[in-house]
Amino acid sequence: MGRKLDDVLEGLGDATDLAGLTAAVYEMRDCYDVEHLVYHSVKSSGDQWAALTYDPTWVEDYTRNNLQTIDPVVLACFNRFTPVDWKRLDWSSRPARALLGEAVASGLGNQGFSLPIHGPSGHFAVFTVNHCSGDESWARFTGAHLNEILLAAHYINERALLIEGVGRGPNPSLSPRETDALTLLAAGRSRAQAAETLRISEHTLRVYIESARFKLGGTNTTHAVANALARGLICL
Amino acid sequence: MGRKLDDVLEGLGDATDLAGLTAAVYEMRDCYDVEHLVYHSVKSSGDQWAALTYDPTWVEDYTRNNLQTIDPVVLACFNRFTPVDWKRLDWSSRPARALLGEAVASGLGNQGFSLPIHGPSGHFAVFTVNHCSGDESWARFTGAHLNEILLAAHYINERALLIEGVGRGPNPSLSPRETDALTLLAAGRSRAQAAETLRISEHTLRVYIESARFKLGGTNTTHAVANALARGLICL
DNA sequence: GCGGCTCTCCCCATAAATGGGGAGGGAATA
DNA sequence: TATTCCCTCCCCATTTATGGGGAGAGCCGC
Repeated sequence: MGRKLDDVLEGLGDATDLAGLTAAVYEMRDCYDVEHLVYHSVKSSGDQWAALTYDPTWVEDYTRNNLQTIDPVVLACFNRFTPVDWKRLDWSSRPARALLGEAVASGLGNQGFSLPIHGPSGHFAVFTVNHCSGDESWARFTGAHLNEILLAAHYINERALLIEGVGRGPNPSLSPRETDALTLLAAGRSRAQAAETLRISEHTLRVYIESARFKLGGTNTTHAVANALARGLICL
Repeated sequence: MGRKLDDVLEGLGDATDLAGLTAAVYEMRDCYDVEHLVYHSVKSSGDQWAALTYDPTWVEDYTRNNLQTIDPVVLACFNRFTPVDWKRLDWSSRPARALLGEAVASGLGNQGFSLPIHGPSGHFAVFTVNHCSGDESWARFTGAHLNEILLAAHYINERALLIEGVGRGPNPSLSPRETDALTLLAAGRSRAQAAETLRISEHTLRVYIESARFKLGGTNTTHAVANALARGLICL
């Protein structure tokens, strides 16, 4: 493993908040001598936050207009596991072109690639490397450093999850029947169907749902199922 | 990067099916000189498949009894982003102890760690390294090779997704309002409450739920919410 | 400019889920 | 042994969700 990565990871160890993470991102940018680095955590609920080296004006603009909802980079990463080269994306739509134009005007380089990062419970983030150079030297750069950057993105996300406190408190333990009930409901069965599948009366099934809902602190069945799913207590 | 990883990645390039992937896993096991390696993809439908070096009898037993639903390793990985050392898990429950006993009886080593791998659309897999050794030498091994194995897991999953074709079936795209609706329902609101929050009529909200349900192929609201959650289209 | 999609609103009737009771037997645990 | 869960069953009435219609306005891409 290269010395560069080690340096970055060392700097990362001190990061206990967004400022620390940002510092680590800046340090990493200098290590690799690229224009910009971005760790961008996107929640589907619309919230987002980032540790990055972009111009604050651009960030403010991006945030205010919720540009992540039309950003081809974010959208592509959301459906992928493998890195995305910006050049290979579809920038033909009107809002995408506008986005690109504003980005370049704000000091972004012409080259970029982004790594999708998927976490538990639907957590999603993008790690982006941006630079200004010719296609050839850019290809050389990505070829030489992709693995290190992959690892760096992993560790930065690890740190980010720690800071964000994504790891929730301890999960309540569901009884087997409760798990069965919620699993079937999550799979689309109605209460009657689920009861039939489990060969118990619908009344009994209701008791399981109720107690599971109580344990999970859900206000209704859908809430309880969503909670159980997000906590990994059941899986589809 | 070490030669070991390069060897593995080279072998991986030829893998176009499960057999090829399994061959690569065997090759990697020999490279690192450990007892067992496992790539275990747990599909959201409950189906699962794996490329591994375990005893087929044990695999058959595991599969038949759906042991992944009680396997502390799988359950822990599902909620985490960081590697999981088996020794740190809670094996106190009866089924977990039984699982562990059977596993050891089937030739698994006493040491193991597993890497969670989260992909798009709620895809989830576990990459496990298993070995039989003392705590100290095991710690040395993990310290020395964690990064390489992290990368190897990444590339194996990349290959697995390619073979499975998971990456190509993109999620149905929900409209912003549909996302809002499902998010609020997942958070426990009733339709009336959600409509009030969004400042639209409940009738309108229903239309969003309906169309989202249709896009997601859900039989009812709970199913649709569970699907959206599992695919990462919404998050709690 | 047209077609497609999104967003918004409304009607009807029926099916389903919810809330809150009670009760007995069995298994595991402390 | 006593206690604490878990599993199973049933009653009531009420609220809520569902299924299947229709309709107009606005935005965007081709």
